Amino acid sequence: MASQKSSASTTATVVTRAATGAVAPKRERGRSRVAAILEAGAEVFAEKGYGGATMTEIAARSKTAIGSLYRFFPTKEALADALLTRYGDLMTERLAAIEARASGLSPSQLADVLVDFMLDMSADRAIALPLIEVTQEAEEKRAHIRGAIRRGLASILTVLDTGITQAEAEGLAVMLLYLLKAVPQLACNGSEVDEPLIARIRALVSLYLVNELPHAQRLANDAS
Amino acid sequence: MASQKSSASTTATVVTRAATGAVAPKRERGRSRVAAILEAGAEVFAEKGYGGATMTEIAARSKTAIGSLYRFFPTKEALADALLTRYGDLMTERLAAIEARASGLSPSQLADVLVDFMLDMSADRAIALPLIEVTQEAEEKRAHIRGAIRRGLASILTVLDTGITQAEAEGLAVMLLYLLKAVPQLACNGSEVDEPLIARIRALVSLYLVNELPHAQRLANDAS
Amino acid sequence: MASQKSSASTTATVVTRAATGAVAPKRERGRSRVAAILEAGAEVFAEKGYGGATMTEIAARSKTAIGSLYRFFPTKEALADALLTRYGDLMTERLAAIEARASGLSPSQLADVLVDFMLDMSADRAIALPLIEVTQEAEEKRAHIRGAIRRGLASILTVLDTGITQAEAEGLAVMLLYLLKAVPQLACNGSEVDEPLIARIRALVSLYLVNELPHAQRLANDAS
Amino acid sequence: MASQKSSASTTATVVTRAATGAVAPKRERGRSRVAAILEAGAEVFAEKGYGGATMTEIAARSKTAIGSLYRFFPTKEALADALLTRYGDLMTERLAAIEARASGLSPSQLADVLVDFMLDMSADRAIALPLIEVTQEAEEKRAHIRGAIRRGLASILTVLDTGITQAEAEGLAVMLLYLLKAVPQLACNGSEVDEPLIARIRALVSLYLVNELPHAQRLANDAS
DNA sequence: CATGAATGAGATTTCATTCAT
DNA sequence: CATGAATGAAATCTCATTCAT
Repeated sequence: MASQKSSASTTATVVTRAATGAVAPKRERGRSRVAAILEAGAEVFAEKGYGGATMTEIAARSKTAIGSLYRFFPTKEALADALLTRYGDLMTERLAAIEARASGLSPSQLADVLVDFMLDMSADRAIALPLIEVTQEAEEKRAHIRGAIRRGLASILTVLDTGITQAEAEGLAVMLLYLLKAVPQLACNGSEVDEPLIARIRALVSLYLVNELPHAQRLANDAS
Repeated sequence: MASQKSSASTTATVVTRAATGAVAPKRERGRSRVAAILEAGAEVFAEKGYGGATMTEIAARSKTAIGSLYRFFPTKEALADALLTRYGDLMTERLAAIEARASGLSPSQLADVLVDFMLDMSADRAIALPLIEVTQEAEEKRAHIRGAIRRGLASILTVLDTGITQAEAEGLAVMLLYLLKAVPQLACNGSEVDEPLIARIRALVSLYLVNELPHAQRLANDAS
Repeated sequence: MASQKSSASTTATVVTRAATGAVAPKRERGRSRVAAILEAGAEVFAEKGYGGATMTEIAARSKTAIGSLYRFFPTKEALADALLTRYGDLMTERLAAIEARASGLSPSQLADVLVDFMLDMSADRAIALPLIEVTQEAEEKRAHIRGAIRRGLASILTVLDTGITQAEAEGLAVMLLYLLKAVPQLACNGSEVDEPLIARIRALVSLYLVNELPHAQRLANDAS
Repeated sequence: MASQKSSASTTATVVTRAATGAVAPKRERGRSRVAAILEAGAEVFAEKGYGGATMTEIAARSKTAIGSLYRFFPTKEALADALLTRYGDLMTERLAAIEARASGLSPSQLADVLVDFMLDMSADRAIALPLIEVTQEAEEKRAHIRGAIRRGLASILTVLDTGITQAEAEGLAVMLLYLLKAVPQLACNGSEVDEPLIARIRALVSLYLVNELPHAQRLANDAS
């Protein structure tokens, strides 16, 4: 049923299952199958929450036999975990990319970059995951991911040459992260992006950065 | 998680309280029973999400017999709905109260008032509810509540005499509401309040209001 | 469905569920329901073994809804465990009864009593249980039950006034127990008892006791 | 534990080896593969019972791909059946060997020989198999094997020149077989042999034979 | 009316068996 | 032929809801 052989799944490679108990597919087909499952899982979890999501629906939506689903993810929790991990990896990776080209940016330029980054991520449906209620162990993983993202954001702030210390940067990052979360939550009502709202968020993020970063005023002027 | 053995019970006819299906208890005992159920329901929904919560646990946590629980809330959805309604009512009511004494406040004073208000509300655990996944109909109710709150916030902004129009105020309110939501989410890690973080949020809300409200600068000076 | 209210279940009272996780039924109906489940469980486990038995079949055979079955025995293992416990209790109890009236018996009379006792027990279908493969924990419980039965048998041997020590008696009991197990296994092919075979077993048990018990010869003569 | 997706495969046609369905491997590699599977099968069936054993585990334990396992034994039942057959063949064969050199033995010598024989067999783990629950058809095969063994034992008893008839011998054999079964069951707690217990069994078997065989006393004296 | 045992639809999970590679 | 991924029927188990007591 359905070929979907090659294609897809550039990101699926990153997924660390390891200790999760999930199985690594050997053949090409398996890899795209896993990608489809993760995709469907993200969707269903996002729509129904962890408790409301059913493995049956995820299987159906990814056109996977229930048995195959369980071959790759031996537990509902394992699937949620994999999704969480994938989300964390994705975020970390992209934040690192941003950091690499952040050095010359003005605060408001950075604000734009970050908001765009979140818009990108919200295309990835996995973003809904952070909302999911789960087991003890998953909560720890989520805390870990949040920490990683916060550190990533903080690193970006320090390379901006605003004289900010790592500690201060991490303090800022908490709020900044929260502001950025607004992007997928507020912007994506239904399917289309609410441009005016996005503009507002850009302004707010920019305002926040300019206001909180030492030397930011100067930098802002330089950049203009 | 699913509907079982539904067959439009004969008792459901007795049901009142809007279209919710929740029964209004006449005796004192009944009222406190309902309060306990709502309390427990808020807790459990917050902890486990809608799908993960079980009527049995809610009954146990509120020391109510499962049969009695179903007397007051003939459906899990009815209970969630009642909780949502209560939350909406509470918010509207308190926002009205704030509006009543808002006229003379400076933007930063208003920021403080609003943040305090959210801290108050987060004591009410029902706040977690807005996050939960539910049926179509519940989504509409949630949208409705969000709208009401937004309008309430907007009203407060207009009485501030900053020359802002209702339409502009509603635009601001969207972001403002989002910022305020940070309070329960970020402030209440575990049981104690993270004061420095609260201070940060106060500053940000204040910054946002001062920056976005016309004449705000002047007002801010006046108030100082 | 089906009344089976009072009646039955004189033995069901003995069943210790406690740590098992099984629930104690409060009403009369529940008690007979539990008895029916244990009955069916013993049958099905005996026929198909632990792995081959299905909760669904046990539910069907005891005319219990699957949900009710799981209310009383939250796990297949819990049911097996309860059955095992019941079996152990029954054996211990009856062995104690035999011990109480054993003092004056000759070895061959004792042999008859013990064989009759096993014939009685084999009416109870639970006897098949000792054959069941199960989890680690269940193996321990089985060892424990075996030990209790062995000690019970040993006690009976010591009250016979044959000058045997407790230690020697326990040694004998191992073989004796094994010999007695032959009764349900060999005697009950299908539904009717194979009398000649029973006679053989009686003879063998008697032979064994007379031969192994010191002073037995004298006692045997006395009794004749 | 149940039959799934059965549909009289086309490959099943190739099957030979009695009605079992097991395929006779032609190459050397195939033969050792089959041996490994039988070995693993005996182990797993013994540990978990028929219902609890999984083809996957048997495959893993014999380091065989699941597909290959199914090439040799097209059904779980076929594997159990083959194991049963092997066990029957082994027993019959060895009993015949014992019969060949039994003619001059005294009853107690025979007892020793038989107990040693069972100790040997218990090294073969397949002995656990007779205990397992299976299909109707397998039960018949088991009855058949039991019969063969009983007749084998009876034959041995008749060559002993004790004047016993074949009919009487078969009667004795039932109990004798049962006594002998004690050897693997009681002797092999864990991995080491419980010597004192073995001695007890030897004594009991000897006692039984001496007592039941006509002329046995004389023979016993002759042999001493 | 309160209670909690009973119910069964449906969710999660397992495993014998098949078949593309 | 060997391999192991894929399949789905059936098993275990959960929980919203009902209803006898």
